[in-house]
Amino acid sequence: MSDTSTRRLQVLRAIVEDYVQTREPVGSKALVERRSLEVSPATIRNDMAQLEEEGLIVAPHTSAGRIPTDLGYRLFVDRITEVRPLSRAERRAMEILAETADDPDATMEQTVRLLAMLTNQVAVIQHPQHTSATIRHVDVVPMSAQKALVIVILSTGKVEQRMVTLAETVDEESLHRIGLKVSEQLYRRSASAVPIPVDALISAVEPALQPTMAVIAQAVETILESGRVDRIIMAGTANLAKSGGDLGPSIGPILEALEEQVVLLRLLHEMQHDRRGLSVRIGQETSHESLQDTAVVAAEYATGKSGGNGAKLGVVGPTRMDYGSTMSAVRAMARYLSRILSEG
Amino acid sequence: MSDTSTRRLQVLRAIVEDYVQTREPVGSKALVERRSLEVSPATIRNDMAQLEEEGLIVAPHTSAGRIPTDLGYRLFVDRITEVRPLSRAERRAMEILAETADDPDATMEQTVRLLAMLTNQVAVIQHPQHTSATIRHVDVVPMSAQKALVIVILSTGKVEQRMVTLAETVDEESLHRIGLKVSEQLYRRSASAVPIPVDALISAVEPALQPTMAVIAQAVETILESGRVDRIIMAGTANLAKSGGDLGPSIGPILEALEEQVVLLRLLHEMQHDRRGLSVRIGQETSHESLQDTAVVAAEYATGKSGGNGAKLGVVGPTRMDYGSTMSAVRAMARYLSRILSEG
DNA sequence: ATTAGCAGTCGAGCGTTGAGAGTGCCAGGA
DNA sequence: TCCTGGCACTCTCAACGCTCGACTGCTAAT
Repeated sequence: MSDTSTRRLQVLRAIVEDYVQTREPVGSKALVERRSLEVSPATIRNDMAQLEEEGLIVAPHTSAGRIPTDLGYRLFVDRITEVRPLSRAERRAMEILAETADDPDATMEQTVRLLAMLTNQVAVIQHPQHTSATIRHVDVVPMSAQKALVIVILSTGKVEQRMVTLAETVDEESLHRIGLKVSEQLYRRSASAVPIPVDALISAVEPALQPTMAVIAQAVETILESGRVDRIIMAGTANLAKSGGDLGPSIGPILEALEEQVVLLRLLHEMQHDRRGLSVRIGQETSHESLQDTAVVAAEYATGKSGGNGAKLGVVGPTRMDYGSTMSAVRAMARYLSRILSEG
Repeated sequence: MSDTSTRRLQVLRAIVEDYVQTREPVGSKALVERRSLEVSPATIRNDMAQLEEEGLIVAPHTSAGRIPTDLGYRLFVDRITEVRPLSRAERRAMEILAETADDPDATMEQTVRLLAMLTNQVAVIQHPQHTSATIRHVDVVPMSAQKALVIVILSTGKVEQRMVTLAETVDEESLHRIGLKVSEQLYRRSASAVPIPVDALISAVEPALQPTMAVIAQAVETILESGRVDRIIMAGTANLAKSGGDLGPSIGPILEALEEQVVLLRLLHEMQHDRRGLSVRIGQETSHESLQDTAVVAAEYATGKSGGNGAKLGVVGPTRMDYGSTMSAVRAMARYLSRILSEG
């Protein structure tokens, strides 16, 4: 019994691996040949029938081999495949990345590009939220008579900005003073501590400047608030098309869904990483129509010294992907990025 | 003679317009019916033969109608089509954009998104270079024992940052003082004025801080230098796929070329706008293999009060596109954006 | 310069056919 | 109870041949 059920798993494994490699439905005969199993095709056929009954594989049509279902891939990912170690070249690429780390934004961008290259798929990365950041400096720069730019610099190196419209013309010097006041009062305050003490800020300046200060304090709050909104950057969309008709004509909707960051953000948010630090959504598990034929592999990375607050990176590709190497690339990337960001 | 040659132009016009609309080669008979011309199909056939000889149209195969060649589109764009005025809804969308202008980066992003929506094509926009900007403020923030972040704020509201590695541990206070010194010395200096007076900066601080100042001054220079490097942001890639098999299986390479910003940047750079303020590259005119089946419509926008320095925005779509409305959308967008950016 | 008519060409669509691949099932053997 | 060999069956895919329809190009007449 254990004997026959482990063989069934092996059969599933073989089907997934062969199908991923050849993109063609795999039949019983081909299977025993390629895998040099100790049993006859007929036996495999029985196993296949069983697997099909369990919903792990299907036959596209009567006289074709079987291909894995989403459930089949799921089982494969959960219980069968091992996460492959990275190749020498892959490690090297990541080290180069670590060495050239410039500023947080550039690092993100390089990371996502590299991940796309390594996996030959679309890579995505979630911008870290401000949770663990503190406020470092606030500056106010006049842009025109009625407009000014409020700039908030966080301890993580992230810089946020926002244009405000002032009620009245204020001279540059005064704006600068306001900036200093705000800096002073908010320095080292957690960026996620909203609301900020607007009243205290207002009363810290002379009456004539108070309306202006009100506008600016409001802007700062808005900036901090918006820091909680996730954003995604993405690379390697060309790989979607290259993946060879695998996704058929559906790549349009997929691109749309990806540009619609909301969808992906929700999905990433829902994903809980398993003991391996990874999480995978396959096919319908994405619970999104246009992502039916895709799978998402994601991992969390730590965004600062204080440990992870839950920003994620990952790839999205066809369900028919090499899960082993994809998962390892994603995991390794997450680790490296964590290291880079926390080491500074 | 003028009579017959103007009719030939009308025939070309009709072919282009019909083909753009129906995506099917257009024949002589269909043409006279749809256009209710005063002549017989046979006459049209003669004209078509002539147009074909001039290389303006081709027949995909013997028993099919004609489709325009790149040359045909070119003539159409140059001499025939009129730039269509925008619809009420389109104008409205742009006004909303103007009202919600936040900071330069966000405005760019919204602009490119809107343009993609309006044209149903891939929209691209070139980040303005720093040419007309001046330096507003420089800040140095310690990140870890050996690392610090150098932040440069420009008069345009653009904020650039770069991580540097210090030779030795420097306390926060000193770094801050260095930042102030740099700010002071470079204030109002043109961002494109490189190199900066590094020596003067170094000798402006006490000897103990001079090595650190050297590193930081170097970083500032690098930042300003990199401000001359163009960057592109892009939206609506999904429209490539949606454009309906028009581009066939070539959308992979196209996406690649677009992600490879260099290609597009070179192209945009080469393009000179005509009297209408627009410039168009069609098919092989892009002189890039993978863009063979695409056309690029671009316009320059002014990036500050001081008038345009040459940043561009535009769309890329299939050669078989509605040039009239695309051109008008691009031009209108460029004007609106210029207004937004210069009004502040 | 235009037109009508005619012959010729070629692709798209469709049903047929044959080959190949793969299955399901049954009956016999360990 | 599990495995195996064999056989009949099903279904896709590619190739083929066919017709139909849509155009064109040409010529002769107006």
